[in-house]
Amino acid sequence: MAQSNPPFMSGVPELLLLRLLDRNEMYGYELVRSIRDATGEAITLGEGVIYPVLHSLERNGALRSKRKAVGGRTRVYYSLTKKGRQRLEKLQNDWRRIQGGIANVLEAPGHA
Amino acid sequence: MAQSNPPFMSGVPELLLLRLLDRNEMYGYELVRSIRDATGEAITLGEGVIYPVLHSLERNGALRSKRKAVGGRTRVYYSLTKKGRQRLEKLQNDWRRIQGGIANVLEAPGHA
DNA sequence: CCAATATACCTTGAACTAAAAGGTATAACA
DNA sequence: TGTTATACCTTTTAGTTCAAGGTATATTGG
Repeated sequence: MAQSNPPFMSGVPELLLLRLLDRNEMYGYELVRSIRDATGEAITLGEGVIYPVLHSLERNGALRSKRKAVGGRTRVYYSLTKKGRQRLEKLQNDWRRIQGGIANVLEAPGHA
Repeated sequence: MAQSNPPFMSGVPELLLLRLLDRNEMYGYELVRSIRDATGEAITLGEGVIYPVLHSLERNGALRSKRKAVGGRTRVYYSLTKKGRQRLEKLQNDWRRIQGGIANVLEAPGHA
């Protein structure tokens, strides 16, 4: 059986993506650059990460998409559903918790 | 060849462990509880994570170990070398960078 | 005008990490 | 005396990310 929990720090790509889409609807290719820029190059997620996450979030009803033709090319714009906003909130809490846990260790009063 | 960079957010187990050992020397089994406690249960790393990391850090010269017999059982205490302290500093900077990048996205001024 | 680059979508395969479980052995507790 | 806790460790499985490949249209530059 061996049912395994996800690694303790996953869900960050999903979090970033949901947070950005909550502000403005965007398409995949745009998100790749947007994440790189918004994190000051600290995090770069390739298309191989972004597209699968978008698809799985849409399947789960957290995102809705609409296609737009822009100058001959097709863009698929994504935006949050109510479920997506709930998911965002949950991931945000998860993140704060682990971020806080790590901060506890790093910022604990200096050497004995 | 396909040589691959480590995932953007790895190195956290190593960071926590180095930070704790920089304060007090400890043994593996103790570190497992210590990480769980110090992070307020936000992060629990099992022995299957801790021991391999300890061994690889020792192989790389970041940790030194000494065995102590305590009441019939043997404990292997680890402490940082100079190289370990440098490694700690690097990981701490890496972490701050990605943590900051994520904070930028999360705390960016609200909806348009 | 034609080649290279950028935009835009997507998938597959390899690499890496962490989780779960298994394995040994001693000591303490009930 | 058997179960739980301490203490070490490894192996297997699962999950995530990375790198690269694959298609197609538009734009830029030589």
